[in-house]
Amino acid sequence: MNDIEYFDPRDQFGFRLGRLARFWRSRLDEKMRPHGLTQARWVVMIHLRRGGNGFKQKALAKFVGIEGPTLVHILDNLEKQSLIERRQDKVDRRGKTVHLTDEGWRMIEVLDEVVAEVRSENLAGISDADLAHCLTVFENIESHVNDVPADQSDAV
Amino acid sequence: MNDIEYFDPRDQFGFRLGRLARFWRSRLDEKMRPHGLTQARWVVMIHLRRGGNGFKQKALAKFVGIEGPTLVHILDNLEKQSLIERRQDKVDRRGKTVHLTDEGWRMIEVLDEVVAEVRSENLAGISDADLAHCLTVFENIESHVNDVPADQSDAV
DNA sequence: TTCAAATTAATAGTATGCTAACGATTTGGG
DNA sequence: CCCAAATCGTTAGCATACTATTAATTTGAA
Repeated sequence: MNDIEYFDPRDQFGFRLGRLARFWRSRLDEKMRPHGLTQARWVVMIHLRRGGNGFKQKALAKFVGIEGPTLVHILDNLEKQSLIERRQDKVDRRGKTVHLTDEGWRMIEVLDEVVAEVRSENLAGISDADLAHCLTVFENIESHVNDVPADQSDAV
Repeated sequence: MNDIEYFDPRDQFGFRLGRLARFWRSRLDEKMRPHGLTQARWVVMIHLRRGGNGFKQKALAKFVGIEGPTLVHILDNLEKQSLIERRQDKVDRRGKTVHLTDEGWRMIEVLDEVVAEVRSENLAGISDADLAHCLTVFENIESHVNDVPADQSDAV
């Protein structure tokens, strides 16, 4: 009566996916709060580290998988915290490049430990094979989501 | 260079989970927009149907897996759309019970088709076994997330 | 019985995500 | 060269999610 686990997995997948994503985020936010960061800001910083400093904003947004205006807001906050800085692109004055500050680098090192801890807690007892299997399913679904014919969908 | 799929599945899981949840939601919202609904509102209506009309708000929030204030806002909007109504609980005047209107019932029937279509598109080519496997992993993770000792986590 | 504590829904404030629309700049066709 | 079109970052406005707080009501203990 208080759950819906008697049903077809196809009926449940979307709901469960969203709920787990919220739980995951809230666990990370909770652990990062003492350090003054949130999941979304940390994810942007991680991608900056991975992809190298000096991304143009648009390229960074694509790399992270969010839209431009969402990134703008996150960068505003990270810049207020002096963790990143925006610089005018010398070649194209429309563009700006994004760089981690020294303080940003230090913050990432601190948060690496927090993130590892959260991961090991959340994923305790779950095998690499199980996770890899999930990731494969995720990839397959995303490929459908992206390959949609886009226009014919409204016809129904 | 433009992706992070060379890494340990444990490192990627949270990021991929969140990204897929966003994609899933945006696909549903896109298909529901012509009907004037969104994923979050539809999820609340579905739970109302499943659990029976007349939920108290607090119980409904728990059933859906969201917090009270989040539900308040969603119900405000659904009520504006005349899809649900709030009634004073006769026994406990602090509480209100939530009910689908006739229009709400009709909307659910229409959206059942939309949802089935989105599911079949997103999950095309993915077996029940794969999905069930994912749901089992999700459950295991959620149980960790919920079983956390709560206080000792701040000590690190 | 009466008043403090608990409970319910709502409100305030913040964060994250989106689309649409805008100003500044660059690019390219005539 | 010049002006229309594209591109880049930003702003505005919405939806969804959270925590903390508040107002109204109920409950329970002295």
